[in-house]
Amino acid sequence: MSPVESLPEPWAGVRDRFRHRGLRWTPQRRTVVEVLAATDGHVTGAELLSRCRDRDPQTIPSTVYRTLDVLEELGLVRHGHGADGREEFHVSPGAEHGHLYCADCGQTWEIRAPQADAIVGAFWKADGFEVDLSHVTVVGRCADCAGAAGG
Amino acid sequence: MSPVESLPEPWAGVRDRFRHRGLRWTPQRRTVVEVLAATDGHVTGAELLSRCRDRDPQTIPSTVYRTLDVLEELGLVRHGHGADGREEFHVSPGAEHGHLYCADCGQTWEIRAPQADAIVGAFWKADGFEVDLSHVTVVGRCADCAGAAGG
DNA sequence: CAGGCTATTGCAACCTGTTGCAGTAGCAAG
DNA sequence: CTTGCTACTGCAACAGGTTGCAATAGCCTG
Repeated sequence: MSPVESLPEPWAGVRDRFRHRGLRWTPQRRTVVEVLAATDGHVTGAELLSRCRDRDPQTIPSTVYRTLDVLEELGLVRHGHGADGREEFHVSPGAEHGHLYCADCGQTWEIRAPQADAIVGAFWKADGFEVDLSHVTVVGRCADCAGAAGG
Repeated sequence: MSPVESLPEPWAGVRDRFRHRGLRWTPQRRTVVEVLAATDGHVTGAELLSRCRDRDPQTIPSTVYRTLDVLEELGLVRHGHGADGREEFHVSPGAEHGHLYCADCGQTWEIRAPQADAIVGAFWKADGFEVDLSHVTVVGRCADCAGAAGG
């Protein structure tokens, strides 16, 4: 389907980036990378694991999670935590962004630039704190649910 | 040590609040409440469980977590998630607040009013979204670590 | 004080991740 | 192609939480 050589965008040269760092390119890592390349946006750890198992039923959890750690060091994915604290991975770090989660209806949205800037700016100006936006999940109640519940 | 009747501040009338709602006051719940009354600030779920076990070695995890759910419905505690996604409970909801966590040095701070307002305000104005601040943990790098690492 | 309704408990199994360790297998060098 | 270093893998056990279910026990009523 998608041989390593023809992986899209940021994934094209992964194999070599691994090797240059003294890391090894294994079938298991290839599976994880292929799954990620076929994913856009977000995935939970569990979902990712399950997709890897679709390709290779032998896939072991610890291997997947450890591979994700390595990919994060290389800057190819970033992890955050959903509203329930579960891990969530962001693919294509191009647009770093956080999430907004409605505790009532369960919908999620990406945090848009103006609000993102408000957050990052507030902490930067006041504390010199550099916010890692991709790690942020803001929980609350969306306009629709607030209206329905008669906030 | 601390008979139910003499529990401090918001805990004094818990027993009756339970009963009015058709909920039951059990020894297990009493243990959890007593532990919470002796706690200020934050606790992780695991820490809470362990303190309950100090009082009653028979304490079962699911009972503690379910009791916490009930107490949250009553507004006596609120839960959020630490930087690693683990549960964290805030006691005395008086001052609802989120947390700032430095991924480098592991320190945490409470989010202060100006930044809190910036966050809440940004989402409220733009989206009509009501942020649950107590559920927010903002991860990033504090000024000291950013300086040390040479930004 | 006894009886009955049903909210809770305790248990056991499961879910998402993490960790230590011994054996396996990439990969670079010869 | 063989060798050897050591980065990975797979496993098994653990940690923090959650869930379904049968049995227990609060609490209201008479």
